[in-house]
Amino acid sequence: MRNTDIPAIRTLPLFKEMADGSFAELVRGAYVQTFPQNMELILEGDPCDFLHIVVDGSVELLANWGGRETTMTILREGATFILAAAIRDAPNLMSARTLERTRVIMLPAEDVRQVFEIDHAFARAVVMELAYCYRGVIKSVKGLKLRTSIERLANYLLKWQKKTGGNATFTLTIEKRRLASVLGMTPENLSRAIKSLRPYGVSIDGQVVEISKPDDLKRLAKPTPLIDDPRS
Amino acid sequence: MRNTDIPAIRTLPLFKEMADGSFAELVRGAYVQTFPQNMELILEGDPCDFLHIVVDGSVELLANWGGRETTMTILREGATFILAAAIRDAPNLMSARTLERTRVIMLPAEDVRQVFEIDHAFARAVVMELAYCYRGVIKSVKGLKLRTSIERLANYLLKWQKKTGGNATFTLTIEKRRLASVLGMTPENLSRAIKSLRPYGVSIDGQVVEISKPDDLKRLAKPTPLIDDPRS
DNA sequence: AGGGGTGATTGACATATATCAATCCAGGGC
DNA sequence: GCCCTGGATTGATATATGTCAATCACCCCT
Repeated sequence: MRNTDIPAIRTLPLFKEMADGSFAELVRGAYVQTFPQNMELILEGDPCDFLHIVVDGSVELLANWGGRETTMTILREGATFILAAAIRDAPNLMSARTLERTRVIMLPAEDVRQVFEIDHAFARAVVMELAYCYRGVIKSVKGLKLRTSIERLANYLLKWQKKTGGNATFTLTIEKRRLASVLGMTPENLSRAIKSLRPYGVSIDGQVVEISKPDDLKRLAKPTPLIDDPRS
Repeated sequence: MRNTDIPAIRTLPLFKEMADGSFAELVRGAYVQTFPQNMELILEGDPCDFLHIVVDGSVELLANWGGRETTMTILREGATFILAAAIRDAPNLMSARTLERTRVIMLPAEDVRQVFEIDHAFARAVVMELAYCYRGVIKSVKGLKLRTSIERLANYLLKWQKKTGGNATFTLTIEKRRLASVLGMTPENLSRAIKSLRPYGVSIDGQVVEISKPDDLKRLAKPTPLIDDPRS
């Protein structure tokens, strides 16, 4: 493991509060690797050997069934994944694939469980992280079951606008077909959904989005922190 | 709190391994209450004051948005709920409502967080429970995004058959309209879905289900532990 | 036994979403 | 500059699912 990566992950919420000794033990067996685009990091159903952390780049979590495939979420810098499987020593429920050249830290799941036993601050952080992830998935179920695809798109745009600073114009960092999959629709339908948001002041050219009538859009989207705010 | 309830919850995975002293502290401030049918126990968006445990009966977790409502899951004896919110001291993402006369234990969330700090065995159990719940919700997202409603129904029936002992004939313990909501469809559509499973050997009369051609049904349902097995 | 109420079912229809095929468009390699 | 490729878009159509209204079946109550 390169020395330059260690301080970077030390500041992540999951590791910030833990004892130096525990952190050292955790890091001792860690791997860091830079993967090319479209690399399968994890296969659904395989046993979980490592807790993964995205240092740089982005990773898609996806699931397959009966010949179909869906994107569960997209992870960026600082995100951890496969924590629940690592803790429970259970098979992965999702596959993971790099979306671009991506740098990943891999901590042996065995070590994670070990350190979890002896370091209370780490255990506390793991609980917080898991509870956070759990609530995130609950929110996405609510979105899927309570909203139409157009409403999901509208809320996605508003959320992303807020995340990028709140300007009327901003840029998506996701391919449209992947966005469609995240939102639970086909690429064709996403195109149509985008068009149908035009009366609400939305125009999308390539990756560039402009929201000219935010109030109209919000009236349609009806965003609520209980679905759309990642924190809280 | 009645003395008879204490040993009952002591044997739950969440409390089984913790120290006697911690358990006593947790239980000291606990309430036990029996609620009538259709009682709102928790309202979505409210702050989370208690960790709840179902002692007897059943509870529906549901969510609302834009005038719509959906059942997220149904909890029975031994299940805990609102653990993530209690741990994070965050607002409830779901409402809870009794489906019948139900006995519930309520542990002040403050106490849970307190004991969590001092008792490592409890912290470990909380992590295991949270990871378990997280994986459960992931499975349900996979079902929603990858399967049609007929496939979800077919898998629900197979899962329930296994849970009740595996006989060709078994009984559902859920109203059809609620089952429809759990599966993410309307009651009308559930009726039609049931009819469309007839060629696969499914007949449902009231709450009584008979699966006469299990292999045909499985060929349609394509169950997988990565979606349909609550453990693993 | 009769009535009232609630949930289940059915049919007709509307809407949402997926599928398939064709085309468009932009970026990369040569 | 030009071809090639993959993603995006569009149109036509099929399928899945929701909505509304009517009816049915059952249970409970008296």
